[in-house]
Amino acid sequence: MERSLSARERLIQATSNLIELQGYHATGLNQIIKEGGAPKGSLYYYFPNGKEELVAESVVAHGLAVTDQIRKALADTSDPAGAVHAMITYIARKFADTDCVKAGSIASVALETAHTSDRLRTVCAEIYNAWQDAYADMLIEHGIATERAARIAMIITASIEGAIVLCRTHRSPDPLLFIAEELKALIAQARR
Amino acid sequence: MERSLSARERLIQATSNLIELQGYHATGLNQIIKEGGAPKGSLYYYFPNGKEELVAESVVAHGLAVTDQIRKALADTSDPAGAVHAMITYIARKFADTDCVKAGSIASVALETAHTSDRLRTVCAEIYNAWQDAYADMLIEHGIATERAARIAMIITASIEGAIVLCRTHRSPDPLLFIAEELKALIAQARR
DNA sequence: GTCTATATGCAGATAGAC
DNA sequence: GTCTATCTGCATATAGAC
Repeated sequence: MERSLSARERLIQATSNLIELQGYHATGLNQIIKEGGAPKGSLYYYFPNGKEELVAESVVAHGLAVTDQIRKALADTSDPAGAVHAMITYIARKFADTDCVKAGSIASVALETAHTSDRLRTVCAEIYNAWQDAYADMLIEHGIATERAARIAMIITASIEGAIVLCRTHRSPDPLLFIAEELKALIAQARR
Repeated sequence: MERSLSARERLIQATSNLIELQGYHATGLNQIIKEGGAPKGSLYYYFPNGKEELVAESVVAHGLAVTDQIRKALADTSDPAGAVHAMITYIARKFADTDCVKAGSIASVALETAHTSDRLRTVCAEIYNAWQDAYADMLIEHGIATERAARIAMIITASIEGAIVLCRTHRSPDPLLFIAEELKALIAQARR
C-alpha cells in the first residue's frame, strides 16, 4: 500500500480492493488494517461507525471514479454503439490482466447488504444510477428517445454487472466480450 | 418448514431460502438448522463436509429446478422474443410478490465463493451453463445461427442476473421489466 | 492522533451420549 | 440416526496508554 497516501485514504483503498476480491462479509477489519498499514484505533478514529461507514465511503469513492471513467470513455464519439463496445472490451482486458478479479463491479456489496443495511443499499443504488445516467445521457445525445435511452442504459448496466458474475464464475473474460457484441448490435439498431 | 420432507431435504430447502435472502457468508449453520428443524448432528451426518457440501447440493437442486422452469417457459412457442419477454416479466412478478427478494438468482453464492471454493465456483458455473444452453437451444430451433445464439443466450443470462442485483438494490422490479423489453427487441431483430 | 490489549459474541466444526 | 455440549478461532467493537 502506497505510504504517500494518508492513513484514511489507505484504509479506503484497501477496503475497495479486498471487498472486490472477497466480498463484504468475507473481508474482516483485521485484514483491512493489515493491508492498509493502519492500526485499528485509526480505523475507528476516522470511521466511528465502523465497517458500515468505511465500506460506504469506499463504495462511493470507487463508484465515482468508475463514473468518471465511463463518461470519459463515451465522450466525443460519433459512434455510440462502437464506444460502448470498446468500453466493455477494455473492462474485459483489465479483468483478464488481474487474474480474473478486477472489473470494477459493486455487485457483491449490493447483494450482500441490500437486506441488512439501508445505508449501504442506498449508496449502491446511487452509484448504479450514476452509471446508468452516464450511458443514458450519451444515448440521448445521439438522438435516442429519453425513455428508450433509459431502458438501454439499464440493460448496459445490468448486463455488465451480470457478465462480471459470469466471468468470475467461469474464470474467463468471454461473457463480457459476448455481451459487448450484442449491446453494440442493440444500440446500432435503436438508432435507425 | 414442511414436516413431511426428510431432514435432509428440509436442510437443503432452508439453505436455498436463507442464502437467496442473505447470501453465503451471512447465513450461519445455526440459522439453517433452526429454520430446517434439524439438529447440528444431522447436518454433519448428511453433509460430512459441512457448509460447502450443503450449499453445493442446495445450489444444484435450486439450479436444476430453475433450468426446468426455463425450458418449460420457452417450449412450444412460435415467438421466441415474446417467450423470453414473458418469462422475465414472470420473474419480476415473483420478485415483487416476495418483498423484493426471490428471483431465483445464484449470483450471491457465485460472487462470494468464486475466489475461495473451487467446488462451489464450479457448481455455479455448471448451473449457469445449463441456463444458457436452455436459451441457446430455443434460439437455434428458431433459426438463429449457433454462435449468435450462444451470444444472445449469454446476454439473457447475464442481464437477468445483473438486473436482479439492481432490483434488490433499488427494491423495485423495474430493472427486470426494462431488460425484458430490450431483450425482446434484440431477439426479434436477430431473426430477420 | 496513534497504537495495543482486550471484551464479547457467534462462526464452523467435533465428540460422544443415547 | 438423532441430539446436545463444547472446542477453537475470528468477527466487530471498545478502553485506555502514550
